Amino acid sequence: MPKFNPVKQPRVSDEIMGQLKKAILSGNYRAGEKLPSERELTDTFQASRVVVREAIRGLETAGFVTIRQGPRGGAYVQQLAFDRVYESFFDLFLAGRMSVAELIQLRQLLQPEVARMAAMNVTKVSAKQLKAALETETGRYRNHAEKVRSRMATDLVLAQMCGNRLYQAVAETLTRLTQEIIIAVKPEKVVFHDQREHDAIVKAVLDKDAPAAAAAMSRHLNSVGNGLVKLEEDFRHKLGVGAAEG
Amino acid sequence: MPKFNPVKQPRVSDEIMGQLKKAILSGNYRAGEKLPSERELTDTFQASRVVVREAIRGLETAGFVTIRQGPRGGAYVQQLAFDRVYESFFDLFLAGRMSVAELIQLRQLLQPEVARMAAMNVTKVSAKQLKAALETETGRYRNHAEKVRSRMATDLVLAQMCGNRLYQAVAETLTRLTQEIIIAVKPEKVVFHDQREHDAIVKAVLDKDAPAAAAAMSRHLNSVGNGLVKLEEDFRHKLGVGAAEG
DNA sequence: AACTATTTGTTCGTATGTATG
DNA sequence: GCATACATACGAACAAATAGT
Repeated sequence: MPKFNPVKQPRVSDEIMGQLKKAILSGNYRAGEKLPSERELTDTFQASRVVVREAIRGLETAGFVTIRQGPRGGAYVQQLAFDRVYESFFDLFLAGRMSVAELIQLRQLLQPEVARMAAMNVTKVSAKQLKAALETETGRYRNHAEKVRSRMATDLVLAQMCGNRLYQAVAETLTRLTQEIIIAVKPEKVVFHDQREHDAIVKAVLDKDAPAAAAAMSRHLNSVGNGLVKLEEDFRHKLGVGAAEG
Repeated sequence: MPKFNPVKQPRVSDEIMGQLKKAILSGNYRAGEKLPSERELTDTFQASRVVVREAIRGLETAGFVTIRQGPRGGAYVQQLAFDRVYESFFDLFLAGRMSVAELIQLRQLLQPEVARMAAMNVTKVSAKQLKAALETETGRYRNHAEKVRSRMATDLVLAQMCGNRLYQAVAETLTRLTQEIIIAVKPEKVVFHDQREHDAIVKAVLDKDAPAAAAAMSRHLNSVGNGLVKLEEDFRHKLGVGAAEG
C-alpha cells in the first residue's frame, strides 16, 4: 500500500501563521521590515481578512512582529526576545503549577553559575555596565515597584554577561518573576536584602574571581530565600489566584 | 495635581482575554469546565463575535483552553502544561537566539542536579516508572523519530521524579528540544549514545545513591555533547532557518 | 491647523463544517 | 437520516489611529 498522509487540515489561520513564521525564520523578512498588509495577504493566501488577522496576531503574541496602526502601519518583524519565556513561566506560577520555593531552588543552582561565568567573561564594557547597575541599586526611587526593580539591576547585567544566552534567558526570567512577586505584595511586608551582599558579588566578578563570585551569590540567595517564600501567600491572596498546587 | 491614569485602552480582544484569564486563574472556571459559548460571551462583553473569538484563540495558544467543535463543543479549560515554555524556547532556537552548545551547557548544569534529586525522592511508583522507561529505550521502534524519542525516555521520567516542578519544566523542555533537533537531521548523521550510560544513571538513582546519579549523568552528557553540537548545522540547513546568531 | 490617504480595529450578516443525540 | 448547537469562515462595511501634505 502506498504511503498516504492523513488529510486532516489545520485551521486556515494556523496554516497562514506557519507560512509567515517560516518566511521570517528563513530570512525573507528581516527585523525592521514590514510584512505585507492584511489586504495584500488576503489576496496572496486567498483567505478572508479575519483569518489573516488571526495569523498575524498569533505572530504578535509569539513575539515575531509588532503591529502598528495608521499609514506606514502594519506588522513589523522584530528580534525575538525572551519575553515569551517569561510570560509562560509567569502563567504557570499564577496557575499554581510552581511555587516560590521551587523558584528559589532553581535560582540557587543557576545564579552562582551565572556569577562564575560572568567573572570569567568580564570586559571593559561589561565592567562599566555592572558598576552602573550597582550604582542604581542604592539610588533614589519614586515608588515600590521602581525600588524593587532597581535593587535587582545587577542580576540582569550578570545574566547578560555570562555569555550563554540560554542561561541568560532563564536567569532573566527567574529574576523578573521574583521582581513581580515582590512588587505585587504590600511594601511593608518586604524585607530588602543587605546591600553589602550585592557589593560582594560585584566585587568578586570585577576581580575576575570566579569561585568567590559564585560563593557570594550562593550566600546571598541563601540569606534572602526564606523571606521570599513568606511572600507567596500574600501574593496569591492579593491577585486572587488561589493557592499553589494545581 | 491629582494622579491621573493614561487612558490608552488595550484592544478589545486583549481586554476580554485578560478578564477570562483572570476568571480561570481565580478558580471561576476549573479544569474540564466549559467557558460560555462565543455567542454568550458576545452578549456579556457587548462585543462582536470576532473579537471574542480572537480572545479565546489567545487563551488557546496560551494553553489555558482547548477548543472543540460541534455540540458540546466550545472552549474547555485545561491544566496549564509546560508546552508553551517549550515552544518559546524552540522559537528562540530557530531564530538563532541560542545554539546547541549553549543548550548542552545548561543541560550539563541542570540534569546532574535533576538526577541527584530524583535519587533522593525514589518511591515504589516512580521506581517502577523509571524501570519501564529504561525498558522502552532498548525496545523496538518503527522510525527514526520514534527511536529518538524512546531512547530519551528516562530523561523525562527523571525530570518528573526530581520533585521540583520548575526543574521539571526546564529539564523537560531541554530534553524535548534536543529530541527535535536529533529527529530533524538525517538518521545516518546521528550517533546514538552508549546505552550503558543510561543504565548506570538509572541504577544509581534506584540505589538512592544521589552523588553517583549526578556523576553518571554528568559523564553521560559529556560523552554525547560534542556529537550533538555537530548536528546543529545540518539541522538549520534542513529547516532552512539560516545560521545561528540572530 | 486641517485635510487626506492608508492601514489596522471592530462590527454585522450570513453561510458552511462538524459532531452529538 | 435529521435536527441541534457549536465553531469556522467569508464579505462588506464603518471606526479609529497616524503619517504626510
